Amino acid sequence: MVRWEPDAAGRLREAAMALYAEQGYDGTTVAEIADRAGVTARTFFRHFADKREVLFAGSSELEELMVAAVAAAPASAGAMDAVAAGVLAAGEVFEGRRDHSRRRQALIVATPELREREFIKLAALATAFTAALQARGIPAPRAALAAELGVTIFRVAFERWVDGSEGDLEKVLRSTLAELADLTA
Amino acid sequence: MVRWEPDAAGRLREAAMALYAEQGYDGTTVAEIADRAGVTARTFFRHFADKREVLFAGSSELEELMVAAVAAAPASAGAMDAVAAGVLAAGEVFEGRRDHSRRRQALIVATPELREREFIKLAALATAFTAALQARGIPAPRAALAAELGVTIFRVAFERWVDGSEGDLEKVLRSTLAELADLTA
DNA sequence: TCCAGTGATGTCATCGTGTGACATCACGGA
DNA sequence: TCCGTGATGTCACACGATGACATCACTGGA
Repeated sequence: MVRWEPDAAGRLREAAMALYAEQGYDGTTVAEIADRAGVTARTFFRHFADKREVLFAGSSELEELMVAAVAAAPASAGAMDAVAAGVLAAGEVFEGRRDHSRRRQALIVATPELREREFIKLAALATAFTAALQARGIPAPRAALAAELGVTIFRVAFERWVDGSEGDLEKVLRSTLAELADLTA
Repeated sequence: MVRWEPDAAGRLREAAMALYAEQGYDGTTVAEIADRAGVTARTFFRHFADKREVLFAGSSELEELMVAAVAAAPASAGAMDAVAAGVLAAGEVFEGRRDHSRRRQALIVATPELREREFIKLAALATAFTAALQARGIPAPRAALAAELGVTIFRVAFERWVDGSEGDLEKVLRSTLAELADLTA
């Protein structure tokens, strides 16, 4: 007989998603999440820094993947092309995950605390993009601007994808990039 | 003899700025801020929704001013031109306030909680921009993208202005707008 | 076979944030 | 003169978050 069920973090994530959806973020206590996952509140805080973080588990992996795509862009690519490659790399990550993304995004949009956390995750992505662009020889100020633009495009496209009926995130990303070019023309 | 000194909110703002700078945000309690301002912690929360909000007092006025500038742009202006007018309107607001802005921004950058709050303020600005652009007849998706781009430009330019030695925010805003055009060319 | 070390978890105490309910009392108008 | 108003104080409390210490199945080596 095992002492503890395995994957406490996974159970906590699912319990949190379910309870936030059922009762709202504010109406849910960490103790409730922990109870449903079969652990104590203290254990919750051993797996997640705070009550918000439980919804942002995979964000660092996504960031790494997108940054790697920036680094892997052809040497001939300019700042915007490289950053576009990074953004487009997110496309396949969300392949077939639209329903889950939609549920999660509905929670985030409805909760200021969770929106704040999402913004700071995207700010971290922009910082990482900036570093990757600088490594490609792009001067710091230009790299920072291109990185921020890329993240903005990603954010807008992701929102459109979640709200719309289009199944393919990559298509939405491409059309949003095209619209950027059109807007600034 | 007056019962209370006037302008409790102002005293709380100044006390918070000073204590955050002296001891850091985390190292400062609301009770300390209230003490220095000569009130109780309960009164702090009557003036500010939470410990972060005390640093973001003027943000709604700034938003209104920028949105008004979008609305006031010439009828012939396109989406990006209108949003650029809104962004440029921030220039004179910060005229001669670079030292104060620098101190405040140093606190925000050093504190994740304060960064989160700043991001959500800028998100609110983007939402307001979107509505103002729609009122100008720009279709919703295009309006949202242009609004987000405008806020991104503002954010990057503000950061450059605060970090740099250039005294004039408007100049930095204009050059950042020009660099956007160049990047996406 | 036993035993010491490890690591995930539980328990307990405590501090800080944030809120509701109610009391206080100078001030201004009727 | 008196009453209502509004800003503040006081008190109690729930919840979030953290440090310190205890527990105990599991593992590897003697």
